[in-house]
Amino acid sequence: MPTSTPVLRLAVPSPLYRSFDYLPPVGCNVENLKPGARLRLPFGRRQTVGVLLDISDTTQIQRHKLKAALELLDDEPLLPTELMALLRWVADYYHHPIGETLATALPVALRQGETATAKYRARWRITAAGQAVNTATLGRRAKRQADLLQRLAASRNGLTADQLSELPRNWTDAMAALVKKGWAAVEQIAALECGHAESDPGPALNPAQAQAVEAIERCLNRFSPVLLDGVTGSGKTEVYLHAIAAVLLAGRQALVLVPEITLTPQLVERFKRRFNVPMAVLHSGLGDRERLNAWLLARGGEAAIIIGTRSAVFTPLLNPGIIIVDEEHDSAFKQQSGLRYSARDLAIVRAQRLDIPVILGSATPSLESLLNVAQGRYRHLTLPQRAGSAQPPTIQLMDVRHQPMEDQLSAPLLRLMQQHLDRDNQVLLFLNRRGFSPTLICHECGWVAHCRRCDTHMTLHLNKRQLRCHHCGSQRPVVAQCPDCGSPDLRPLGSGTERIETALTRHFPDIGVSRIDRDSTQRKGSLEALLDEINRGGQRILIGTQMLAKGHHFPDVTLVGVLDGDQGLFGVDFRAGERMAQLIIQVAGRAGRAEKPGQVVIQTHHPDNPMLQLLCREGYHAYAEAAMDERRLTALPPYSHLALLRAEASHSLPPENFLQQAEQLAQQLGSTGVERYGPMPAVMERRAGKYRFQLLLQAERRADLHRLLTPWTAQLNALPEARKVRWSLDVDPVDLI
DNA sequence: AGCACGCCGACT
DNA sequence: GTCGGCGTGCTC
Repeated sequence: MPTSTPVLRLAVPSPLYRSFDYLPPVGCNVENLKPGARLRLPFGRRQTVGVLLDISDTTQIQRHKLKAALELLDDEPLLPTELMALLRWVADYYHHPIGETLATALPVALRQGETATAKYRARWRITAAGQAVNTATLGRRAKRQADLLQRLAASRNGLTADQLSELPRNWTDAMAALVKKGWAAVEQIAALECGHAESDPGPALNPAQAQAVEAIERCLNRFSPVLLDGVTGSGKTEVYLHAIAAVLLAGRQALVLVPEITLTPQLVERFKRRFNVPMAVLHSGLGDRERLNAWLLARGGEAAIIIGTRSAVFTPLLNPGIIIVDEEHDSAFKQQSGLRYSARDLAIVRAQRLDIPVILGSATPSLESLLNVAQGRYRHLTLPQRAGSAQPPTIQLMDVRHQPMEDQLSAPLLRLMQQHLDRDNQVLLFLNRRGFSPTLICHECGWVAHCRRCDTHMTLHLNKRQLRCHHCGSQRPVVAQCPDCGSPDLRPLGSGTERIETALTRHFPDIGVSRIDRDSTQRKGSLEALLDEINRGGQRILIGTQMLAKGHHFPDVTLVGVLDGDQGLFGVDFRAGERMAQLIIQVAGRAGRAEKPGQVVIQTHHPDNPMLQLLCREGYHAYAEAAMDERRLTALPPYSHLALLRAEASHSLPPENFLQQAEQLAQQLGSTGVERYGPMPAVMERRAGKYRFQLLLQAERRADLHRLLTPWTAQLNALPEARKVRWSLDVDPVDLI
C-alpha cells in the first residue's frame, strides 16, 4: 500500500475557531517538519505565517482542496513542545482561536516571518599569554595595544565593542594585533544586558527571609506554588534574589514577571548588581528586532534571567528553573483585549506543567491567591516585619463630615500636614483622579461638559486649557461660555490632583509641591527627575495618583493622606473594595523608615464603615478575611467562576440583540450549574462612540462553566446578529465594567 | 481579521 | 457612464 502524503495541521492567525490543513511545501523533506515550526502559507487570496500543530495521515478536507505550504521557516521548532502544549491549553481555557493565541505568544517579528536567528556580538578577553606580557615594555612601542591589554586584564569577563566605544576609533586595529599575537581571544556572546556583580552577596537575611528562602530552595526541583506574603519593605525582592541565585547555580533560568510600572531601570540595576549573568529585559519600549533577540536568547538558554511584563509569561526557556510574579494582585497581569489571559494564572499553570517552583509575591495578595492558600494549594510564606526593624505605619480614619474643606483637603488634615512639615518631614497625598476637576458645570443652568462619544463628562485640565475625556481620549478647548445659556459663569466641579496641587501651593506658599500623575510624567525621564527632586528634599509635599503607590519609596515621608477614602465604597465592581484596600496599603507602605515611623490618615464621610475600620485597625489580612466572607456569602469569585461576553457596535440594538440570542443559545445548550445575568448595558453604555452590552455567566464549578463555553463560543459566530457586532469573551474577568 | 465580490447612490 | 459605500461569504 503506498504511503500517502502527510497532511499538516496548522494554526493560522485568524479569528476562526479551527486549524487548517495543508500539504507539505513542494520538495520539503517531511522529516524536517516538526510541530512548533512556522511555515509560510497561501491563505485565501493572501499569504500568512502559520505554526505547525501536528502531522497527520488523514484530513476532513477533500484532498484536491488542500494547498501546499510555501516554505518551511524553521528547521527546529520555534516553540518548544512545552510552550505548544501550554498555548493549546490557553486557547482551550480562554476559548480563544488557536491561531490568534499562538500569534499573541510570538514576538511581532516572528509573526511576520522573520528568520529566527539571534544577534551575537564580539567580546574580547585576555589570554594566559597576554597576561604574561609586560605592558610597560610593550607600551614603549605599541601604546594602543598596551592600553587595550591593560583594560582587558582589568575586566572580569572581557570587553565588548560597547565598552570600548570611548576609545579612538582605530582601537580595532590594535585589538586585531593583540588577537594575532595570541594575547587576546575573541568570542561571540549573546547581545544581552549583562550583570556586573562584584560578588555582592546582598544584605544578610532576617530570620523570616531566611526561612522563606530555605523553604523555596527545598523544593527547587518540583512544582511548588508559593504565596510570598510580605508587607512593604519586608524584603520580598531579597527573597527572590536568593531563590534566583539557587536556580542559577543549578544551571537553570529564572523568569520574573512584574507589572509594567515596576519594571524600572532601578529594578534591573538591582538584578545586575547581584548577578553576573546575561539578562533579557522585556519592556514595552523594546523594538521588534530587540524583542525578537531577547526572546530567542531566552529560548536558546543564553539569557539566564528574563524580566518582563505580562506577555513575558510566554517566553520560551531552554532550562526553566523558577517563575516569579511580583505584585501578583496587580490587575496589569490581565490582558484586556484579544486573548484576555492572566499572566499570573498562566505562570502557575506553566510552572505546574514544567514541574518547577513559582512564587507569587505581594504585600496585599489577591483574594484568589489567599483562597488558594487557605485550600492548601499554595504554600504561604510570610515576611511579617519591615527590614531594619522599621515600625509599620499607623492608619487612622479621619471623619471629614461637617469639617471645613478646602477643595478635597479637610481642615484637620491641613493642620496635621502643618505639624509634619514643621518637623521638616515630607507629606504624601493620594487621590486617584488626575486633572483639575472631574468636570465643568454652568452655575446658571447646570450644563456640564459631556463627551460626545462616551456616556461621561469631560475632565477639566486647566494647565492645558482643555477638556479631556479619560475614556476615549478626545479633547477640546475649554469653552468661555455655557453652550446652552451663554453664561460665562462656568465652574470646576470636584477636585483632581491638579486642583489639589494649586490649593496646596496656595495654602503652603513656602513649601514645594510635586504632582505625580500620568499628565506630569508624560515626558521621558520626567518621573525620575521629579523623584530625584523629592528625595533631595526639594519638594516636601507630594500629590499623586496610583503612580505614587507603586515601587518608589519615600523615606522622609511621615504622613500619608488618602484624600478620598470613600471611593472604594461605592464602586460598581464587586472588586472595588479589594482594590481600594490594596491601594491604601500600598500607598501607606511608601512612608517612613526605622527612626521615622509613618502616619496614614484616610479622609472619609463613612468613619463607621466596618470594612474601612477593619482595614485601619487590623490591617489588610483582617480586611481580606472579611471580604472573603462576603464573597462566599454572595457566591462571587474566588468562590465562583465568571465569564463575561461583551458585545459592541455603533448602534445600541445589535449588541443587545446579539447577547439575547447568545443567551438563548446558552439555554438551548443546557447550561447546568451556570447562572446567566443579562444582557445588560455596560456601566458606561456608550464609550468611544460604541454601544456596549454584556452577558455575565457565573458558575460555582469551573467545569460547568467550561462545558457550556466550549460549544457556545464555537456557535456564537453563526448567530444572525453576530455580524453586526464586535464580541469578545472574557474568562475570569477582573473588572466587570 | 483580511480580502474579494456584488449591488445601489453621487460625481469626474 | 464610473468610484465607492458596506453587506455577504470564504479562508485548508
